[in-house]
Amino acid sequence: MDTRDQLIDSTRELLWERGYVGTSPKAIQQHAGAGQGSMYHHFSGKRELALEAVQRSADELLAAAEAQLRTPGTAVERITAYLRREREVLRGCPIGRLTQDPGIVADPELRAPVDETLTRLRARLAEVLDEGRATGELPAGLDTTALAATVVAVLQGGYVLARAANAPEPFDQAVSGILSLLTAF
Amino acid sequence: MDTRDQLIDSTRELLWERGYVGTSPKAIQQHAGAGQGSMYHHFSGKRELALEAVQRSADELLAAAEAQLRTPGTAVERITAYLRREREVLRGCPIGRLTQDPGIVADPELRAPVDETLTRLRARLAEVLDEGRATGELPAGLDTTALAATVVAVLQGGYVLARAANAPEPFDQAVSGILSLLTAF
DNA sequence: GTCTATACTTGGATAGAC
DNA sequence: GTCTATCCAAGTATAGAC
Repeated sequence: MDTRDQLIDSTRELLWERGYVGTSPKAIQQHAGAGQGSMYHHFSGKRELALEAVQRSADELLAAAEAQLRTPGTAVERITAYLRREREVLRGCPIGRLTQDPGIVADPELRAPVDETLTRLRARLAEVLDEGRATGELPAGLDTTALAATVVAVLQGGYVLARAANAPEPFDQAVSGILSLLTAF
Repeated sequence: MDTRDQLIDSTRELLWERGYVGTSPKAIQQHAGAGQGSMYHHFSGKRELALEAVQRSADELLAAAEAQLRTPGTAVERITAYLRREREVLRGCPIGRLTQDPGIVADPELRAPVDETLTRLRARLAEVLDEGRATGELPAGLDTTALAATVVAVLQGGYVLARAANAPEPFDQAVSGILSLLTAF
């Protein structure tokens, strides 16, 4: 990995851990093992670095979701696989956490990939639910758009609860709760 | 309201909007219309101000929830009232947002009221669900602890989705989704 | 209690040498 | 491409006058 990539990767880590306002250029340089001049040679500054970093994390998140959702099985099985997959719960969601950052939401170009990622994720989950509805696994009248938003919200909110408690249990409980309702059909 | 209270109140507003790492003593002073010396006379610094501010917001959140949950009606009706109540969705949750702040979670004394608030909220919702289960409104086998976590997670995650989209719709969808499942019993 | 002055650190970036 | 020097604003706090 070259210096440029290391800088982006370090930015991703720090954005995940400390957010945009909490991440300084100096911290990025130290994490990447790069000097001041090196960073400003490759990037115009913190913002440009963040743009690349956020985009990469966004792509990765959607790819990871797709890996669970495209497996064989019923709609509920695939959603279960997605919700139950191994996660670093206490670190939170690298994309969702950015929504709490004033430096991100105030900047349309930085917010855009965050918005797009969560919107696409909901759309993809709605597709899976649609398939379940089509096969009769799920009831015909189900509002799949709403339920897809609920599923993503349970994840994002589960992270919030786990971080507050400094323990993963509330996350697991929230997931169990929604799955018990979904498997009741 | 005296100067001391104004400082706490300003801190609450700024913590809500910008988080702990994003809020400077100077910003607090300006928002409160108080001078430097005044602030440091009443408080040892930003951290002490935050301790008081977070505690007040926590108390207020629990009181607001209780206002909806103690109304007459079935369990699902009361939870519906709670979820559907008027909210400043795009501002997010003044307590939940703090879980994304490294300055809060890294400090046990600052994290404690956040943890306690969300834990109590889940416990209170579980009580309401227990009552519904006792009256036969909800099924006997229901895991009320898990479902309470789900309900709070939908709220917290709904805020995340709404802030990402810069629009309240995803929040409303997430709430609709969980309520449609709850009213299916 | 509040004000102003002062101090030191960090944030964020530019300039020019190598 | 990377390094060091430099710069100015902001963050966070202390000191002492009023």
